[in-house]
Amino acid sequence: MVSIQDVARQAGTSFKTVSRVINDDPAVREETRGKVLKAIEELGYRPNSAARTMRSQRSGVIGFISDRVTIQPPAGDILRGAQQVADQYGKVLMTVNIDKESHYRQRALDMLLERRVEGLLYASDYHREVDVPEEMRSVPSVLANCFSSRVSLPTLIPDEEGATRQATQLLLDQGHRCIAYIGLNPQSVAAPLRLSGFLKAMADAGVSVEEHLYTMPGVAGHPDGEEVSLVEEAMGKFVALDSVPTAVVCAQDSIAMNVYLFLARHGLSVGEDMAVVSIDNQRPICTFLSPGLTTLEIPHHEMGVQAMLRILERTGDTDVILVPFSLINRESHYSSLVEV
Amino acid sequence: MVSIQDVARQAGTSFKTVSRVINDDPAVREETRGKVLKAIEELGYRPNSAARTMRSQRSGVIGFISDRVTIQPPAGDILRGAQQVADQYGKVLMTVNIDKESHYRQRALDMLLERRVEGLLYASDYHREVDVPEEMRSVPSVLANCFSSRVSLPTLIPDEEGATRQATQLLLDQGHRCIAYIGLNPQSVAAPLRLSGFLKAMADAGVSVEEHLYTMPGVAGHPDGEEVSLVEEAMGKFVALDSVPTAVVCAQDSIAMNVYLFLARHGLSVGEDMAVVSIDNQRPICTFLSPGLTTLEIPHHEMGVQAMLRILERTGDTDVILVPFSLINRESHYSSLVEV
DNA sequence: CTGAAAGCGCTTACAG
DNA sequence: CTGAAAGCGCTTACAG
Repeated sequence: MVSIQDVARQAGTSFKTVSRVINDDPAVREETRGKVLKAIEELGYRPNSAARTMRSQRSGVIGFISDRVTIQPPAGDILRGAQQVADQYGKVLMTVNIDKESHYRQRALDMLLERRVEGLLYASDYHREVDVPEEMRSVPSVLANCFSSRVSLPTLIPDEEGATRQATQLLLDQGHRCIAYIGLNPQSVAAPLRLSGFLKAMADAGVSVEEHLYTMPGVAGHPDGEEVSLVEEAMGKFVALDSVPTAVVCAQDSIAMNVYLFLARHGLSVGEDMAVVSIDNQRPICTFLSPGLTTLEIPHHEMGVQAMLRILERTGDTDVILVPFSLINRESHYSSLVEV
Repeated sequence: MVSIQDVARQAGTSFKTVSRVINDDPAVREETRGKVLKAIEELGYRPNSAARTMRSQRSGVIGFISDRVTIQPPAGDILRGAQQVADQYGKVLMTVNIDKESHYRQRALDMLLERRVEGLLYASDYHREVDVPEEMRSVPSVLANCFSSRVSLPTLIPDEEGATRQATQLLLDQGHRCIAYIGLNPQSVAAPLRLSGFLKAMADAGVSVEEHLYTMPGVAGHPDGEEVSLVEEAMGKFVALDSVPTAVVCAQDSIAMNVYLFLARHGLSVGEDMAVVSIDNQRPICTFLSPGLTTLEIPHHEMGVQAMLRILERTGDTDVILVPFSLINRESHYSSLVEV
């Protein structure tokens, strides 16, 4: 491969001058710079980042440990957000995907540390507790979409409670009072938080809800179960009530999809006979449903952005920051049953 | 940071011996090895990969250029497949996500080449033509899920035609003769191929199809349009025919989802009144529908595996290889309308 | 504005 | 089985 020396020879300067040109050092005469640039072009020279790293002791890379982020679709936005910020700071991301087994996690970490990463971002595919190695603390590290109770690290997680609270409030504001809720399997971290947001919004509005709660017994918070025909059961229960709900809050978009199917089978229309609001903004479900699903988007991108900022700005106190969801307004939250 | 020299001092050997231990050189006495390992442990030593790369002239990294692969969910499987193979060969992947703009593509490529990657895998989120820089040819490079007519490179793309052919055959084998097809926007690369697979299977079976074709006018091959209420139009046309189709082949899962909704609204059942087979195996749609959607999975994982193998084994002739889809059997392809 | 020297932390190639 | 020397391709710190 062609080196700085070859370029210097070709340009008729010392190799140090070439180094200056590469590093945009202003202290180079325009004429000299021109000659060097020409030589670089002719030779197809490309700086060797290993040599730079070794000498400067700065790798310029941030490690991104993806705990199934790129497998579980929407969580990939964490990566996008992180990369955008890294770009702006002139850093590059080195992404490693790991699987469940801690064996891989350790290997990934070793590899990144051997590459002298200047920071570490650990992101999970869905909101949950993770078991991260203590060694992460040897460089500025941040957790995104997950948390650790054992190793204390700056942490960004989605504001689950705020999401359902806002979803419910949207329906209350439209005049709905009889609102049902279909929740997640209580084993997921998000389940009690999302339920609580619904309950608090209803309580604040002074509306009782006992009959209108349904928690999925078999569906993991992780949107991958096959058990969502249980939505059938929930909706069946709701429409058999004396006062049929005029709206339903779904704790995830795949539930909403099955609500659409249930209503279709019963000759009812979403956005007319029943208002639907959901959580996730999971593609392609939400974009392909008709009427469009009004939903609260998990702030994956924003978590990625903020996590990377904390790494690069070293604002790494070990706080846990709740990142708000954002409302994606489509049409499913309308209803002809209530006065607006 | 602690170096090989520090370890040598602590272990009472020369640094060269430490190097041997790190590199699993068998020519080290067990006792010596033990001392060195102990020193490594005590000092928390970690080899510096930049130094290794510089001296050995081998970076051990393969560049993975992800053209929105991690954004478009299922395509992330290309990355997983590639990473599995790279792992086995002791290589690590350096992943860069790029956006539409060629500006980013060039930056990503420069960065990877400066890091002296030993190979390059360019993967796209959906099957399409891409415009890759000529410089990719300076290292062993492969295209996955995309192709370039300008730069000739080994290429792995999904066998679109084979997929619809197999889907259609599945229905024919069950006795269906009146089979409808809802296709993609003809602008996508996959559209004519998928259509052709359907037509060929039908022709081979000697069945005519004129009335039973429908091509989405507005929906891109990229599953992201909002226009899928057009499925409504297609299905409306089909059920109004003199001989209503007993089965429908959908060119993508999101179309199938809307077929489910249409049938539900018309009091018809998937898997009973109409058989449905689709293409994609796109989560979460296919797992959350009831009955489960029988579909042909795009071989993302397999393309990643094979692409990486071609890079590492240097079997890089510039062939274009068609990778077959795999049939995911669920229940939607059954029907009570035909004899089995 | 330009250059000569030293050295980052390893591996290579050669001795012993 | 172990070691001393050279050098990978740059940047740093110092001179001029």
